[in-house]
Amino acid sequence: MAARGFTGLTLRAVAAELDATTGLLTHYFPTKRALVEYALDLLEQRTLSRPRRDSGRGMAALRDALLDMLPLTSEATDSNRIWVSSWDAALSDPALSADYGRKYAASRDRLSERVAAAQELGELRIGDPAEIAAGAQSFVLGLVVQALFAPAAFPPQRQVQLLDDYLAALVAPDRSDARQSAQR
Amino acid sequence: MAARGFTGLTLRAVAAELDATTGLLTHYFPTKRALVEYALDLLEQRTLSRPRRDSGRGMAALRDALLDMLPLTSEATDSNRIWVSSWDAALSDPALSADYGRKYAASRDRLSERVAAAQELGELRIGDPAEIAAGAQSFVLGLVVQALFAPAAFPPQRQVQLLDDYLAALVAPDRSDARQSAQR
DNA sequence: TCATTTGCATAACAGATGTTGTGGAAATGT
DNA sequence: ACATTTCCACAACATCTGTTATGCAAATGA
Repeated sequence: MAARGFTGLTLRAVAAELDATTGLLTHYFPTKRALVEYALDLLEQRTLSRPRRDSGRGMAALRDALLDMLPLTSEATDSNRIWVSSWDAALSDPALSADYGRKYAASRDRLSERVAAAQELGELRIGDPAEIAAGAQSFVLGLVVQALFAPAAFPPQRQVQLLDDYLAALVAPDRSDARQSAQR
Repeated sequence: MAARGFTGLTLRAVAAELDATTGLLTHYFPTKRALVEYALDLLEQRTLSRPRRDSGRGMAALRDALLDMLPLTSEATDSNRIWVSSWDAALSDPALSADYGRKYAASRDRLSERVAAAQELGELRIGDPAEIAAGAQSFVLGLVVQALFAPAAFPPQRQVQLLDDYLAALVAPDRSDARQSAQR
């Protein structure tokens, strides 16, 4: 289902995948939009509740959260493909679009907490956590897109390397005593 | 046309927009895929050849190139909406997907040149230009996506601010004499 | 001027899609 | 055990999609 994109998410395809018929779907979802919304919520929830890295605190925790967004495994790649595919439908529908805005805002908020925690530990430069979180989210989001379109050019190792370079630059921006906390 | 997404790019819609009929389109394009390819090439070409910022050299030139990718104007927003919408179709089609990989690789190459130039001027930290370009492209790409879904949260001013913060961190990563060349 | 080709509107077609019944089987309650 | 409701398979539907076929008018060339 990650292969045919979001446009290929048809009632009959879903029913076939489920070994059922369209009758079942129409019985549970009044319209297709409801099914789409449910599918997206399910994807988000599943992504949120999957086994996550949680190895440390401060900068390491922030790094873990960002690593969890990258298509480093085939499952994560599939999820991200579906996610990116769904942007088409989302941009066409203002309500869905707003929903996405909220979801990404929530994600930024979660990142902000880790940013603030890293700052308190002195592992991250001072600055508005929300801004730093927005920047980090942008970086990872864009990396996801590039990795999806050119998997050969962005193998997991390079994705991690790019992220670590980004984080290293984030630690000590201007003048600093060069606290170096880049892992791997 | 930027409103209905890429899925809504139907032959009849295009024909209507063109005050013509499907006969014209089938006469010029053997199949719809050909039309899609043409549309995407046209979009890329138009994006590439539109009036661009070119105010300076070195770091300023790099910044200009990145600013040109952001949805800072309504036209740029429309272009980016179409672009992001098209990712759905592209991910479903391996040939299109590879095409996108090439286009983004070309974009990274263009960025790399500016990165190298900025490095030669001593305005940017040492490092593989290709890596720095890939990182910058990721950052901007992700920022585009976030700005499209939450225009209110990412007004042009904030986009520019985030980009400048990113570039500032890029200038002086570890130990440095803090050459500060952030504009605006 | 006439024959031939080109350019495209119009219509028809097959396939797919979301949606809406209809009917029957299973579950549920009494 | 029976009545009633829930659940869903199946089929029909109207609509929209890309594609193909037909035909006519304008352009083109001799």
